[in-house]
Amino acid sequence: MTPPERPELPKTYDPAEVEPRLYARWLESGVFHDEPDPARPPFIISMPPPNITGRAHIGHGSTYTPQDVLTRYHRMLGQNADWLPGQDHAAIATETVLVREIAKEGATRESLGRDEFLARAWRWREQYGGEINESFQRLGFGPDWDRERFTMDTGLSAAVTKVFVDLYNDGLVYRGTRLVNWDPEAQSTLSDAEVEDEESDTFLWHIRYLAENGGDGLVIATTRPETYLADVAVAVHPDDERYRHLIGKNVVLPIIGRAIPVIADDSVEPAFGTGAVKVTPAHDATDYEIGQRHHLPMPTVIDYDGRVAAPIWRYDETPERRAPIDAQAEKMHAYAGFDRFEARKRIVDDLRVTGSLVEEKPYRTTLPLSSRTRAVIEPLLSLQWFVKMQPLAQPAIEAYRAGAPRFVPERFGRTYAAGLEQIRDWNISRQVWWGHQLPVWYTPNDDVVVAHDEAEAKRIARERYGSDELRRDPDTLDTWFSSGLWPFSILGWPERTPELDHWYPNQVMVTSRDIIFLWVSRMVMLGLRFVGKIPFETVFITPLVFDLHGRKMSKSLGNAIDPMVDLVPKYGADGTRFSFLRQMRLESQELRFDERYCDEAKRFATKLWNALRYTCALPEGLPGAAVLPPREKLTVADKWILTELRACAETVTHAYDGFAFGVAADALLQFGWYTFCDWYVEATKAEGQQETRGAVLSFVLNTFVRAMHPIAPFVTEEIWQTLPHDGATIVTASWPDLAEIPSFAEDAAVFGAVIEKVEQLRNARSEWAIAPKDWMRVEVPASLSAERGIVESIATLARAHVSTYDGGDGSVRDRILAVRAVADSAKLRERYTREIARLESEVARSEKKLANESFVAKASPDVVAAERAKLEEYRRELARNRTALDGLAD
RNA sequence: GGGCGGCUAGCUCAGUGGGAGAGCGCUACAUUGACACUGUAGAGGUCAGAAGUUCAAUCCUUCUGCCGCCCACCA
Repeated sequence: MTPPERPELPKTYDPAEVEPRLYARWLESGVFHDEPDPARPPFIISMPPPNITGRAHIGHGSTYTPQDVLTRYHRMLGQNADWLPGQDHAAIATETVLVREIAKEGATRESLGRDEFLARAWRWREQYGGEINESFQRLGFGPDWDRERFTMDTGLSAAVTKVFVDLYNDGLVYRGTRLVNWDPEAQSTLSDAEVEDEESDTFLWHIRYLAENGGDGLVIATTRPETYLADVAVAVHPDDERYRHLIGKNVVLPIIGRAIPVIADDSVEPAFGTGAVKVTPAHDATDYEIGQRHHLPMPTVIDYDGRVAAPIWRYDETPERRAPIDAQAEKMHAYAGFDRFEARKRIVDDLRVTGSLVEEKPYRTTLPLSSRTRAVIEPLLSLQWFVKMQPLAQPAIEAYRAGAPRFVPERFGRTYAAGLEQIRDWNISRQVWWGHQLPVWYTPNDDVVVAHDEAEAKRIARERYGSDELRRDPDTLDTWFSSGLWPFSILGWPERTPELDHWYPNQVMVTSRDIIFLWVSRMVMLGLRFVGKIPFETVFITPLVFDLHGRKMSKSLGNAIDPMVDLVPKYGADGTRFSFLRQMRLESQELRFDERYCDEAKRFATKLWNALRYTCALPEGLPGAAVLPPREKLTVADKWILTELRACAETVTHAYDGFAFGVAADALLQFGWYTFCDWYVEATKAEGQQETRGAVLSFVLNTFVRAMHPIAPFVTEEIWQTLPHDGATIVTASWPDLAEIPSFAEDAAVFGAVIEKVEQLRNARSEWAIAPKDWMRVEVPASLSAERGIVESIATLARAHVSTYDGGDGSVRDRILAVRAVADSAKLRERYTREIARLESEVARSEKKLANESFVAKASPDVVAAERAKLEEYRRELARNRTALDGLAD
């Protein structure tokens, strides 16, 4: 029979050609879109909105790929699955980049003006937002693009305003002067989470403050001598004998001569430094707390530019408390106007000259750096807007104790809970322009009006203050304020939409551990308060990506991998995705990215592609989709591969259900490459396989690529489309149904014995230096020829000429293991002798174990039974080898 | 100072209370009805160290040592 004409399939699989073509088709057919459908269980993931400051980076690979996998998997399960995409305006991050950009034209934010600057920001968003989406599409991510949102969309902005106004009316948003993190370069406050610690070499300066009454006073130790200008006290531990006599007395600041009290405070560690701490409440968090406890004045001496200034006062400081420090202002002017680090040098020099500097000890400390600009953060007192967190955190803590949300891995829940328990008020006002402007207006008398819009603000102002003359607060909100609303704002909240009804709460949130507290906890708190439910059932935490040596990837270290440049073009999106998932292990919190996995994955795709070519080129052709031959026609090899396929599908299903993506990828690779290609495909080349192999190959490949599709969407689609199939695209094909994959434990074990024997024969071939092209000779027990397909399989797989010998009884397995290679007797003698020695030692080990009374008595019965079975097997094997050895001609 | 994770072959990592595994790299051979982006075979490990629990520990417990991360007010 002439095989039907088939188009020639290319020899290698080319992701660069296939991937864009298939993605375009998916987009066109709208497979990623769904509508809320109460008839199907929802499976919803809100995509953590990427910043608009660049394209996809390595972190997106590890965090977003699992989201795509989960969504595709649940869609194939027939659920109402939707992955909701969007982007974050990333207030400070974007503004910082933008300011640098316009600086190249010699412009500044102020020279452009607010309107023009914001117009530029929107243009930036258009351009780079599009770039991110392109990267995501190249990676094969399939979110519901029709539902894309941006944190500054009209709807989302309305949600932001409503939340701010409601929280204000409930007394949870307030304005106050507090110590905040000031970034002198970005010219804005930062949240605690945007501050990073970095080790740095400096000095611990020991400075003597003389007693006011002329005594020696004491020596303080500080890393920030320049702030001594704003010292208001020296603190010592109440139990510290060295300083007890000074408590309540005054000491005098060198050079400027101002007297300040010595106070006792438990927070002072007597063993550190000199045990005496200068207290500068306006420039240090600890000092601020001491200042509050002791009701100390809080003068500021470093201004918003990071320069020393004559004292700036907290707006609410009384004139009486200002007086003693104002009197010193003139002497302080010697340092005024200098940058804080320059002022430090001058002050240390002057202290040395005047003999006040006692010691200068090299010291390693941690500097707070802005994660945006890398500038050293200046803690300073400032009038800002805050959210009172305690009342928001409490319900979240209680929910967590009741088990929601569930964290995977579980231990990250403790990180989350610990964060909630020690939560501090959240500074939400930023001095950048790009963001949601505070819905706050002030009257000429600085009365505060909070309203949804200007009209409402004016109305309130007229009612309350008799005039509607208002100026709007220029500040904007912390970017996390809007992203904290993400899972419900994108579903249309505060409107009650079908999406909100059926898709909230989401099923899973996937993110990395560095933003558990920064983002996850805020979504929970705000979701609980405004929608009444925690926004997601499960939080899956992905590992952070490091380089091969465990270092963080960074451009400055030169070890950063850009997936869009370094991976996708070389290995394809499938290879890149597969490698990320392969390296993800549930309990691991770090992923040392190893490009070798990408290479392996790419070769895997080619391997599968060639298995497809083989299948499609069978001379007898292929039957229709998913039609298996009747069971009685299946060969042992067929039954074995179907059994293995089912085990693989089962493993992969469980793995996806449990977020164990590495396990799923391992199982797919193992089955696809080794089990299927190396053994089954080879086995179909044997005599006797022709009748069933087309159907089985087609069925197995079809089922297998569906199980692999969520991980490697492109190559699986391409293979599926080439095979006989039902339906338009694998994206909406059904997940492999275990019940439809037959399993044959006994026959599969028989083929297992074939594999075992073939490996032994190949090993012998190698030892005897029989070239692979040459056929070796084996003898099989005559009775084995009656078993359909066994001898032919062995002959093909071992590449051997077969003859028979009399004898061989027992099970099929025993007879398979009794197959023997033919070689000259010296070689065989050597081989049998070695094998006998090995088996003897195994038998001895096993016998010794079973002779151990406590083992037999105490080990579980099935373990003992298994050991006995093993021993029996060894003995039979040993006997076979001895017989073979005895039978050798001398 | 607390907490967490890791330590298994040269490299990157799986894994299991009962005979140590994969990929890459290395060695040898090979162009076999798809695949050299391939196949076959091989070398390579006191499973970080010590103690304990157990009939049995690479796996469980404790301690120690490194490596990394997170949190915290040591100026």
